[in-house]
Amino acid sequence: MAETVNIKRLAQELNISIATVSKALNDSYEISLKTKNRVWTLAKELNYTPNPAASNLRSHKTKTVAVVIPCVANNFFSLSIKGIEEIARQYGYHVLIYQTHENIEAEVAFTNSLLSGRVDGILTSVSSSEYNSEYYTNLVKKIPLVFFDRVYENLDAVKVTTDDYEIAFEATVHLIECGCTKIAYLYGLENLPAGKARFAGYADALKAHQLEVSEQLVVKYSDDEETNLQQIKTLLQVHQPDALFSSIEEFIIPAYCACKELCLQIPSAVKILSFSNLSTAPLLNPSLTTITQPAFEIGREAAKCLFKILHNKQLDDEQNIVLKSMLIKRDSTAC
Amino acid sequence: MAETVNIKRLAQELNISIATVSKALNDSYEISLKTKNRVWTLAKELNYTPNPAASNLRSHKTKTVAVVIPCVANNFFSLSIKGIEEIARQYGYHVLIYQTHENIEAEVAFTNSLLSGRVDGILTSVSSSEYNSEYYTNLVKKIPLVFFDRVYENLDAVKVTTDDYEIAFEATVHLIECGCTKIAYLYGLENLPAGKARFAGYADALKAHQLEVSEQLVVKYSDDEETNLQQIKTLLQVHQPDALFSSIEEFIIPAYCACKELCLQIPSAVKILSFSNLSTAPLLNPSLTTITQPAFEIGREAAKCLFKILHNKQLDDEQNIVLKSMLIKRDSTAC
DNA sequence: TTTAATTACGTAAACGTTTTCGCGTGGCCA
DNA sequence: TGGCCACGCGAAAACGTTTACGTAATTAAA
Repeated sequence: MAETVNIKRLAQELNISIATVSKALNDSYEISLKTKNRVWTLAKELNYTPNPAASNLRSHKTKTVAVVIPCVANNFFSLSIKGIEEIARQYGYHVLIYQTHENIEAEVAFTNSLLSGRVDGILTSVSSSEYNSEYYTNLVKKIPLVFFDRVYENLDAVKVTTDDYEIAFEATVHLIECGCTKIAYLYGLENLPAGKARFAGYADALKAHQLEVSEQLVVKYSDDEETNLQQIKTLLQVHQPDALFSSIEEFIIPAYCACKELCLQIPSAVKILSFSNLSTAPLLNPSLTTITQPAFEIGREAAKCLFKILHNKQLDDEQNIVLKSMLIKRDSTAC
Repeated sequence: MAETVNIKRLAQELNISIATVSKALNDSYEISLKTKNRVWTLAKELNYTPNPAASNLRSHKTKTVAVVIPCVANNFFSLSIKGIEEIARQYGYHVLIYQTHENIEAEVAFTNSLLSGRVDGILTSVSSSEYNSEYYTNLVKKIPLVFFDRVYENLDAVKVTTDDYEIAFEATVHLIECGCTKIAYLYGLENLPAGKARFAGYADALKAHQLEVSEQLVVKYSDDEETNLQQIKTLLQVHQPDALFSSIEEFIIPAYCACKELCLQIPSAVKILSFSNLSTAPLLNPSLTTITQPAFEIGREAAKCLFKILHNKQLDDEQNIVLKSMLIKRDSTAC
């Protein structure tokens, strides 16, 4: 029991070669069923587990994928990881996690460190701080990579996204139909296609209803919580919008706080609507109308794509998978 | 550039042995500074990155730790992971994630699969479904392991926990001081020390104030959301408690929903208080009084302990680190 | 001057697999 | 009987490191 149990040991006990043992363990056609069974039973008996390092070294496969995301402590990403992990488990893969904290240098450093054969593939949702297209153009040539939600476009890589433009359009129309005519926009992810699409959906919906799109009604996201709160308060005081359309979850708390501090009733004085995966949206005061992305499914789909690539399976006709978000109407936008 | 760049290649280009290159890269005292510099500059120039599999195989170190937890899509755990990842990054370690979904078989399967040298150590918060002490008694002999929050006791392993008993006691006293005399308990983690300590704190606080501890005022957690909701509704209807003390975050939504459906005003008819790491607790309707665990710090501390062990540093006098939770009083327990 | 110690580097084995190639056996068909 | 093929297995190299040990040259000690 104290002896380390490896292939050599199994071979000795069974009086066969280590090559045969290895092939038997991998269920090779070269080995007779009889021998396989002998190997399998002894392996189970001795509680043999293959040494992953040796296996990786020789076969250049790690059965491991990396997930590179801004932060795990975010409802969307933690749900995505849950989905990824579930699929990875089915395929027998291991999952490494790397948080960039929206820092592009960290992002590049991590992904570079993964290129030395530590993982077979990468799932990533990129940092919003910068749009470093050249880097990823080169990266996708070196390692299988799937983008989810926060993607780079025009690259030779699979992307899993949501219908940001359409759902933002739909949500804006919802606000307009509730009588809003001066809808402010809380702008996040402005460097990324997702952020741009959301804003475009908002802007186009306004235009389609003969409403003006004004720079003055836009607040851009800052890393600093206090700044966001102050900006929203200023917006509410100076321009008196009748609705806040928040493109990211991080604006919810400052938006609610701002209204509270300015004694603005939601939804009578100002309506609020936000992209969000908060499970407590129905319990907020008042309950929050959300655009909820299928975060769990996004993770699952992205992982499935990656494993298809890793197993050289033909990907479906196109490289983009677009999932549908849901507009869930609640009290914060009640008419 | 197409050539794979490994130690052999560096050695050839510099006309020195691969042993020297390896030692230089590892900053060995055996190598002169002059040679080291030659190696380092060429390594940078050729963008050399060591092959982790080969390194692991030979040195039996992986620079990788595993985190085994019930689920990442939970505020407490995602914050813990954030803390773990931050420390791991500082030490240059990689982080593998495994979700057990409260399934003890998955938990055992995962940890067993980690024993073949895939990781140098494990950080875990165990499943609540069962208390499998024998398994962990053996496990801690085989691999460095640190428990956090959900721990096994009386084992030769480091534990990072919070002051569950004391804070539950304090919270219960808070409810009593608000005039509550019939405080119901929503019981989670009942198989684990944390769950038992929380309940004990609640029960002892009641006794200390000459209040009765009644089985009838206790609802135990079920996997099924609907069941929890129904149980709480029944509890409210039949026994009419004047407060709900929830020992886990998962009870919050059903508790609020139950009160809403039964038209019971919070906090006038019934007060609610819960263990929780929800960032939106202040925005709930009404805002929720919480016992908030320092999840991020727990992750950091647990990781620090593990790395101390891995580097054979002396651990501080004792094996248990106990961090303080915070009782944050809000409207749901307003007097 | 001799001897021991130190410095700087090289040789080669080892880590535990996977995989290519080759070999012997037996069966089949002509 | 001879030739061919399929089958089942083994020998050995390879993956890219780390490391115990050896060695030559230089330095310090006696």
